Amino acid sequence: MTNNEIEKKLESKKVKPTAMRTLVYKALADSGKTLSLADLEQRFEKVERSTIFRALKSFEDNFIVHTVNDGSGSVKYAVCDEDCTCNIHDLHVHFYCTRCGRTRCMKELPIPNIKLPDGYTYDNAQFVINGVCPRCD
Amino acid sequence: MTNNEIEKKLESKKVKPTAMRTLVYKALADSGKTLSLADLEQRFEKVERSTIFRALKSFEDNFIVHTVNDGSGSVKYAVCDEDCTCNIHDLHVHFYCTRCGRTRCMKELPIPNIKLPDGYTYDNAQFVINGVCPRCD
DNA sequence: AAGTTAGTGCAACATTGTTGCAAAGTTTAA
DNA sequence: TTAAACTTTGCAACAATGTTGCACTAACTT
Repeated sequence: MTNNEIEKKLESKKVKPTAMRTLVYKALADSGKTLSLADLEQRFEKVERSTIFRALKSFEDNFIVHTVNDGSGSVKYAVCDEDCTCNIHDLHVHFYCTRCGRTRCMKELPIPNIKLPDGYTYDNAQFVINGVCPRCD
Repeated sequence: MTNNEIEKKLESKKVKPTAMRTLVYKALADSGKTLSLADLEQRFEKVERSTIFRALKSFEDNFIVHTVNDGSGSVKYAVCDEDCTCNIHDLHVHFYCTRCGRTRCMKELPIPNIKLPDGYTYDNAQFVINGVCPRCD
């Protein structure tokens, strides 16, 4: 993804595309994976944790990335699809490989619809499947 | 739940029922909720965090309690059902109330079956729904 | 009763996520 | 074009969480 495309993307979501933000987004998008804050820190040794953290937060707040809580102890981030609004219908299953620790967006597997008992509202969900990925098997 | 019942329960799962473990189990069972390590610490001000932690770990390893990763930042624990072996078929949805921070086991809602792409194995899963509970609505 | 094993408390620690503040950079508007 | 206003970044610090090593104590074994 070119810097230009990234800048447009960020602008379209009302996030000012600063140099740092563009770099962080690029790293995440190019990785094609979910990355934790620590993962990203390693890719930019010179950049402050808090800067990356705040970039990710602004992305998250503006539906540019979504987070996954895979139980590994650190939150992971992944770029959203083009038209994602991070609402229930855009959510997909994530797969956490207990062997390599990698977490993958299963975009082809939407989170199934659940009928909650009366009185509960449904805003959001996380569905993480643990197992072993083809790579590790 | 009486101490006697708890001791039997723990023994049946091959965990020696020490005084501390019995207390921790009782607190968790009696609460009828999911509790974090910090929650339990508060209930036993005199007891070491690590002791409670290790009690919970031994419970978890022996399928006496299960953990929930509700995204709140701390893992929560809940007692398993009588016959639970914590395998896929015993898993249920958890509900995290974004208002009060409480997490509830929805035992009546089993985790739906998902057909993963070839090459992936399915050991375990976490399905947490975020919303507002009747109490907070 | 002595020896072995298991459990507990204490202290310390790494990691994660987060914030306040000041410096640097960017935008606005005179 | 320069000053003022605002935003972003880096630094430092911090709390919370989860976790471990070690020594002491309790419990079990023979």
